[in-house]
Amino acid sequence: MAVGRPARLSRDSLVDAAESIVATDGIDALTMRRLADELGSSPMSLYRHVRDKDELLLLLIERRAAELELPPLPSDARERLVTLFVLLFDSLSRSPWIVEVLAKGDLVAPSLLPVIDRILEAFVAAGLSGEEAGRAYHVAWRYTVGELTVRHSTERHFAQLDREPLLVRIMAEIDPAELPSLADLRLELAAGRRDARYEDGIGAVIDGLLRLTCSAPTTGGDPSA
Amino acid sequence: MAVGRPARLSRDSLVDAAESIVATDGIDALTMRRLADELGSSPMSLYRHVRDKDELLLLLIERRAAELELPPLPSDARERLVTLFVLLFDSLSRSPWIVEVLAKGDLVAPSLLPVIDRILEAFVAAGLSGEEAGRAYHVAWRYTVGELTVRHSTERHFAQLDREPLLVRIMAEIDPAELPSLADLRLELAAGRRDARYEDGIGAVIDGLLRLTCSAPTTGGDPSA
DNA sequence: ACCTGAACACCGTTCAAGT
DNA sequence: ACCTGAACACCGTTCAAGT
Repeated sequence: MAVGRPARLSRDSLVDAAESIVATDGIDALTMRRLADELGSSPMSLYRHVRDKDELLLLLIERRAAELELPPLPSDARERLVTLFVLLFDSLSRSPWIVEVLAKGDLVAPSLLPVIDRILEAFVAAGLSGEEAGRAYHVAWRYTVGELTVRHSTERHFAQLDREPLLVRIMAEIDPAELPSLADLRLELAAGRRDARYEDGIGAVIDGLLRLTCSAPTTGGDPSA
Repeated sequence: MAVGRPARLSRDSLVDAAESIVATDGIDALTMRRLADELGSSPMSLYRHVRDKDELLLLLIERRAAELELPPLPSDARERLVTLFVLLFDSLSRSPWIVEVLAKGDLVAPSLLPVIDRILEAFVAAGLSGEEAGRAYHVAWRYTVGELTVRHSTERHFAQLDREPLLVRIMAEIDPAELPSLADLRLELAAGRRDARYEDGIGAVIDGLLRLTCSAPTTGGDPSA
């Protein structure tokens, strides 16, 4: 195999190898050097096929997104929205390192565009205008990113067992007599309770976004607001 | 000044220096070596006062949070919630690197707890139970984190002028005839339109979260859902 | 064309040694 | 006690050179 010519590198083989490294040892283990080792070549060969490490990560995200399959969708617009966002959320939370890449400044996999289109369609079907649908998508997507970020970060935090538990330190500094009724809640919040379901959250968010098409909220609505 | 004893280091002086580095040259410029230089000492002196670089970042966040001042709050619960979240959002978006730290796994500044308490109070005042208030806070906070993450990342993306604009490449791969009615919207989405106001988004989210206390949404409500 | 070895300019952190 | 120089074990990336 490692003879003269045939052991070629290619964009695809890079991504293949990168994917298996990430699957085995996590995103932190994915370095250009390690990738080159895995492919039996030298770090710089990689730069022939990929401009950057960032481009490699992007390709990795793109492949993950391409695997995403649309299930049969419910006919009710609200349910369709929930289904689509849960799909997105589940797919992304299976590889939480994506959040870090997102936060570092790269975004959008082209393969996600079909899903986004279905979401926009559903918002329109629920009675929003095109522009409103765009804004609504923005809000719901950003909520989703937030969920991914926070869940990932609490996971990381608790995974670092060697480090003195920060949250305990924080809570020790607080006077519990201060606002006693909320003390338990605060603890739960700080502990980042994992049992709150994304599906419920996105449901509430979507309801809020569709509010324009239904009766006024508690506060009594000035429709010009 | 740099004589025998008096040029002491302290936790506070580290954070002072770190803060000014971040203010001048951004978070990427904050390295232990640079910080030591700025303080006229060597990198390892720092480890006497700080366990980690992570701990330093945490201290930095904590200081930022401590600067946050509560303005007079509106009496209406919904408006109070909007005000509080906008306060949080504004304060955090002034130092967007915090998002990266958040995404990397550290979270929660103790100084934010008073604000969180006011938010929980307001949710309760709007008619939610304690547990519901906790869940509602979660959702609204995660939406906020998502907004910060996405805004920060599009900013970074557009700041990298040297790199071939990724979004243009992506859009070139798409057949615009495919779903022509949505083409413009998609472009806007990909460009990460900045003009959508956080205040409107959080308003919609809060409305959705308070929905339980008002009339049923469009879909016609099975209250068991 | 495609690949490489050696090197550059960095990181955070540890260790043994200085005063 | 407090600080330090030199070193360790890494990074991503560039350059000039090999075939």
